[in-house]
Amino acid sequence: MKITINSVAEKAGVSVATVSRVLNQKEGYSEDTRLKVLKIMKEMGYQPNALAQGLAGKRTQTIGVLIPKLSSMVASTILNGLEDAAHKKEHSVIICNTDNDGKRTTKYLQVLRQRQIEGLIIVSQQLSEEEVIFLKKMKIPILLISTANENFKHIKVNDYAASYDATKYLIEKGHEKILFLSGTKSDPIAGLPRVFGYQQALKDHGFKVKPELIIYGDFDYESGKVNMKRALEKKLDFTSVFAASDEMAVGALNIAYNHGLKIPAELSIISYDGTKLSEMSTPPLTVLNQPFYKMGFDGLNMLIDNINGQKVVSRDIPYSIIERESIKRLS
Amino acid sequence: MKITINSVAEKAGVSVATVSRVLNQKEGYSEDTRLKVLKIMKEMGYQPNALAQGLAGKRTQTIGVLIPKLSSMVASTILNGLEDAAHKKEHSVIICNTDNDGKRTTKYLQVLRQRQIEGLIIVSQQLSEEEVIFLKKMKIPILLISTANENFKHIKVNDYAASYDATKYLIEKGHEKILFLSGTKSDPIAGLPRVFGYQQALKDHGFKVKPELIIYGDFDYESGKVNMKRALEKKLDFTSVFAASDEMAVGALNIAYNHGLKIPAELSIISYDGTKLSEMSTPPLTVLNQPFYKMGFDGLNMLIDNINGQKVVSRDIPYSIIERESIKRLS
DNA sequence: TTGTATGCGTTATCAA
DNA sequence: TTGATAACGCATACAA
Repeated sequence: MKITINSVAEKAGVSVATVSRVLNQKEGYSEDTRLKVLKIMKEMGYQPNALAQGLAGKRTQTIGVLIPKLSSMVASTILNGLEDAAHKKEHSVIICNTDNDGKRTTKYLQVLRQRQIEGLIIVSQQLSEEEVIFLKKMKIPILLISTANENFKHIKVNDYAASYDATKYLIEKGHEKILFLSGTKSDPIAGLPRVFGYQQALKDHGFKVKPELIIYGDFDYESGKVNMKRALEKKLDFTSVFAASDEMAVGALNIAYNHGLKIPAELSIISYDGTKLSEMSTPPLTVLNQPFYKMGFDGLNMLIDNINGQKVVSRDIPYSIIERESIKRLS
Repeated sequence: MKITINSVAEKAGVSVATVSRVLNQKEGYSEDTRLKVLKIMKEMGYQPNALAQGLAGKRTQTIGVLIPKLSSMVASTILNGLEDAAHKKEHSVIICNTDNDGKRTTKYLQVLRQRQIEGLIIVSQQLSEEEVIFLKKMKIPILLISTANENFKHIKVNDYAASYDATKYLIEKGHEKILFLSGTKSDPIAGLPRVFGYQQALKDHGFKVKPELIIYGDFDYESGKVNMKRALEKKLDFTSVFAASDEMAVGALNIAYNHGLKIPAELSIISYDGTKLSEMSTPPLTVLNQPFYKMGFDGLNMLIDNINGQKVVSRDIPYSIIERESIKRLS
């Protein structure tokens, strides 16, 4: 026997309307009936059916999250913030690991639509033309985290500025020969801007940008290793490396170590991201820290504000440099 | 104007029943009407309302996932497998980060119940008495991943056996003085069994278990550092360390490095978990690998089988030792 | 092969 | 302060 609002009403000797009222704390009943209904609800262990509530016009309090590469520290930290915020706001989160696959993304978008999500969060993923069109047609609030698109609002760090400052930090430590282990060259959000920031900082301090010191990878550990190895084999001239992700930094570290290079004595490294990985590295990495948890947390709150009719604006969230032990000051 | 099964039916000049039939690929319509309805649905961009479908008796295809500490490599890898499997089976996943908090867990359980989930997966979390009672009352299939409880089925590796084999591996490499960096002592699932496995392997090979070589931590990086440091300061006598988690292993590695110990030349390390962290370490860690992704993937499939009426049995999933570069054979 | 009508559990409107 | 009752969008048993 299912226990519904009907059975509660019956047992309490009132109408379903009344039960619904006390359930939703609307007005229109005496203290007496309130207590009575509440008591019966508790006795019977009543739980409202969210599907029915949603159908009947109540908010579904569901938000969808599109995320490529679920199993990375960056993604899971953002997700953590996202989920914490959602929980505090009494919302549920349906996660969708798109795997950076267009087909899969499309499929998910449909599913989420069917499930009547009230808002959508897209994490670190670039949007194609068709996706943008589809998203717009969904007519629900959308917020991007750690990525950007002219059609939607976002929360992210300013990659260009962050990269500029990381480079500047290195320069102020006396480094001018900086090997830049870049991420994906074709990535207009997390790829190129970091390269530009690096280049501009060099120029602004009167140093020449040497193209051979910029090597493109894909943000992953392996590419950090491969490119570091290449740089070493080519005997490129550099005293420090700036890696565009923690994973790449750790990969570079591994190669450097195997070449007998002491960090930071013989080579300095600054990383970009600030996941737990950069802390757990040996030595711990000085890093341009992105507040991933906060991005997730704040991002979800921005989305909910938007759902509630408030206007939200794109936000560049502050980054910071966390000084650890991978950089040596050159005199 | 909302686009529902009604508007589709109207535009197609058929009844909602017919539309519903072709939508669900039941029988009872001519090829002609099928094509016509399908065409209209496409034209209008119709998407069925999952809430209504669920209310009307159809499966909700929703499964809940309880997980403590969302932002760890272990959790996110399991989640990844979970999500991939769910997607293939056309199910959606609602994730709940319990933070190992009883109150929060209870709250989530209620929410999930209200959302009419068809099944529940609990990852790496111990269950209290009350939780077990509540869970049983939910009367839905439940599956535990990487944890266990007599009341429910699970999928996990056999911690005792795995730890035994990892220790044995070390012994076969000539190590008998093995420092065991344990996880939480009070953890009956992932804590103690690993200690027992370690002890038994030693005994079975004719070596004495030295209590001072077992130090309890909490699986985290910091505890790996702290306990390794303690062991070194006490000048305990050991040629290798067996850490009960990747994070602890990496923490120990950090301390060892700072003490000038070469790995594996002067000290061997074997880790337990096999997350990406163990690969990215310098040197890469030989590790007792748990197939987290597969646990998630297979676990979700087991749950769905169970939902579909099949009986499932608890499963000990095979582990393996991945040999990398952190162990030196003692002659 | 197709349509009508009822129910799913809840909210909301309108009376009483 | 309450209670009928009509939606909500869909599936389905029953008719036709």
